[in-house]
Amino acid sequence: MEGENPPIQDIQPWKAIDTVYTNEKAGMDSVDKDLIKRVIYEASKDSNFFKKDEEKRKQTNERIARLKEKLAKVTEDEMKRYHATVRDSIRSAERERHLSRIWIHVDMDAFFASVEELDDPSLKSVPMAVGSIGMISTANYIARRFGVRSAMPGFIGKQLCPQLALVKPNFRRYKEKSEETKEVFRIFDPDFESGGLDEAYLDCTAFASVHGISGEEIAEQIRNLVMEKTKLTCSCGVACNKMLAKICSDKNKPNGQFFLSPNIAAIKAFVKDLPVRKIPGVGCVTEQLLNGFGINTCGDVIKNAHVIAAVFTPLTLSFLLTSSLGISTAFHGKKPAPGELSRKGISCEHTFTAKEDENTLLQMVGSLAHELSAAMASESIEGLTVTVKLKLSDFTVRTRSLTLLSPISDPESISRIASKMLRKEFPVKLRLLGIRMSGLSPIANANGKPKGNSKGS
DNA sequence: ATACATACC
DNA sequence: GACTGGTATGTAT
Repeated sequence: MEGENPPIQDIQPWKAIDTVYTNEKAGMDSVDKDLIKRVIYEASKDSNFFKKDEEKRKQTNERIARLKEKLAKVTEDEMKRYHATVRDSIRSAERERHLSRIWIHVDMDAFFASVEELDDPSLKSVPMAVGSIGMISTANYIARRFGVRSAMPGFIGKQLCPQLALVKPNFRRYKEKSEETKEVFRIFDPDFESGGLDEAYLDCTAFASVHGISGEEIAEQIRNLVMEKTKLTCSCGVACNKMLAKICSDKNKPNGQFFLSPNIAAIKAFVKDLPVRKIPGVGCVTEQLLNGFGINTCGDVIKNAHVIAAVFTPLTLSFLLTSSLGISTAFHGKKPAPGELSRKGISCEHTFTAKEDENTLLQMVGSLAHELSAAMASESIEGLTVTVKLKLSDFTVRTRSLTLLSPISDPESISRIASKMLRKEFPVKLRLLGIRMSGLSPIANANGKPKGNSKGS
């Protein structure tokens, strides 16, 4: 032991940094991670973004300290009851375990970047990312070897990899290619659930039994057909529920698949050493909180579930327990009832170089209101609640909302309400303005029928 | 109902 | 110098 030396982070601060984009991702195995962290640290250490990020991390650590105090005050009797709660939760979760369905999660590989490579093959041989100097949405696998990845600003990508080609996103094109993949997905599950432009969940149980083939064989077929149709590769996860399928699709990325055998022993072995961060729904913050209690893997969650029961909400306990047992319930939710809108809100927001001139900001709210109104018109919806979102130049976010007596969708009304709320915040220096409408309902058109977007019959 | 936080792509 | 945009949902009051 070398007790007298200061912790290594004090001399090499970049070792301690762990922003969203320094986390691991497929394609980064052969990278000098230390160098990457150092470059990222040097590039962002003086920025407002970095300061805000550090502040949040500190607050989470304070929250951990408070929760630990709370834990220390729990009596033996109370802890016994938490143990009992956990036993009950596990028992009822196990009753929800279903092994008989075949779910496949399909995830397109580096989707935006791959589409750009398809349209311009010269990009295949160079490090490239789709995005701007401000933000990268996807990097190709060559760029990932330099540590460039999604959710990283382009200027940092450039510092990691000066030859990095930055390509402007073309969402229309991605949508087109996404539609092509959907034609393939429909063959296997006409009711498949889309998870954005580049991924989908398919319940292939019926297809498997009708055609007498296995989930693995279906995944092969999906990958072949997607390639045939789109000339793009994807990866598949095959498992007995959506959550596990999603985790599996990441295992053999890119252009691969992973099958998790639908039996309890295999599932338990699979989740035992799985880091909690792999659970869809556990992000950086929850990971930090759990790690603060020495909980790093799903196995740890089960072992320390009584601690979780003592410091988190029952909902969080049940979510973490069911996830860590490899039983997804939260995931298999609730399609909207017939006639109900699938969408709960609609919004638009823009980031710009920080501004404080009140007239300029009010004018921007006006143009946002027009944009939002147009988007609402194209779906024939109106809304009851207006929310304005402000991001200050120091990255602090504020929201202000107002619920009306009757729904609106016209640009003038939205603008009027949003401006009123913005005015109350003056003086402010903003880097982002946004407006959101919620409490949505369909507008009857001239024929008296709601148009288009209500899901179901 | 409102505000803020977290997560996902 | 420069760190997104859109949607859903959980937590707290």
